Amino acid sequence: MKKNNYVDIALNSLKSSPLKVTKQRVDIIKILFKEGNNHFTAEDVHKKIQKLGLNISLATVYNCLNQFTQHYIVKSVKTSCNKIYFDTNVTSHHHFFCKGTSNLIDIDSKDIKISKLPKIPNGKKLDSVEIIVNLSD
Amino acid sequence: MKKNNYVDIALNSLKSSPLKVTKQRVDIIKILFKEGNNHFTAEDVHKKIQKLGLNISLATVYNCLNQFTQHYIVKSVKTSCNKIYFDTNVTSHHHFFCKGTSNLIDIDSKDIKISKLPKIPNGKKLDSVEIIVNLSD
DNA sequence: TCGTAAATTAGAATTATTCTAATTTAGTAT
DNA sequence: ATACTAAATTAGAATAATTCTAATTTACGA
Repeated sequence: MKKNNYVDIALNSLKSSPLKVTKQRVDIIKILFKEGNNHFTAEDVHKKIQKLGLNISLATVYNCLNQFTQHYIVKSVKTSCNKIYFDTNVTSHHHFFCKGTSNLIDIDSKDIKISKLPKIPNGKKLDSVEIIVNLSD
Repeated sequence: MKKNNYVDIALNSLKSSPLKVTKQRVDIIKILFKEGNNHFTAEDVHKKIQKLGLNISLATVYNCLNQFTQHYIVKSVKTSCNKIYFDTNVTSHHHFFCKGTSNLIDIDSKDIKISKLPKIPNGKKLDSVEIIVNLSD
């Protein structure tokens, strides 16, 4: 039986972060990384927790996801629907967002290219570039 | 005294849309387009209304901004803060978003260029491409 | 094993936005 | 002009996503 590298890698990130390794955090990481690259809202994660019979409060789910984001274990994505999605793919990449199904899909970095970027306004620095390709059915 | 073309153009859009020309809609358009291209949250608009001593309910501000969006009088933009911004520039363009100041700035179309777009997943069609260049101080 | 800072929790609070249902109004037809 | 009707406005309640609060529990280094 092959072990799940995504889960293991994420658990190692957790261990080498300053965050404490709690039962809740380990459970949440197992849910998030079970199927490799994936996208979840906090509510999605909470529902999975309940379906598994685990008992982790929604506040903890939010706390964990926010902490994970700060420590680069996951990454957060804002879409044109008003929810935060958490992405297990922390490499630099972009997304399709299907408004009909509220579905977020990774775009492979080699499939999208920006050939010109505007110069950054004085006194500011570049934080990140996010491209969302919105789809309809 | 030169008249404000932005306001007039927007008022003409309103007149030629199926929307009724109400006092509230005219007032809101005057506020939105007063200074040409600009970005507002519903709350921003509502505060300006109150400062002018006008009396338009927040619900109406939301209703109007949503109707205006549907009829291409304004355009809505989602940022990484959880608010909808309404943009008086309805042409296709992108944005800087400064997380520190929650400030949204238009990027001139000639200053940004995507040279490669991914192919659209089967059964879906392209709705729009939104680029947000996030800035920090 | 102890001590302490960090984490968890339930539930309240907050924020942005939409909904409800009653009232008013714009603009068309008479 | 006047009346009619669908659309617009409104206050306030409702909703949805997220964060906060403050009490309790836990991880883990000393």
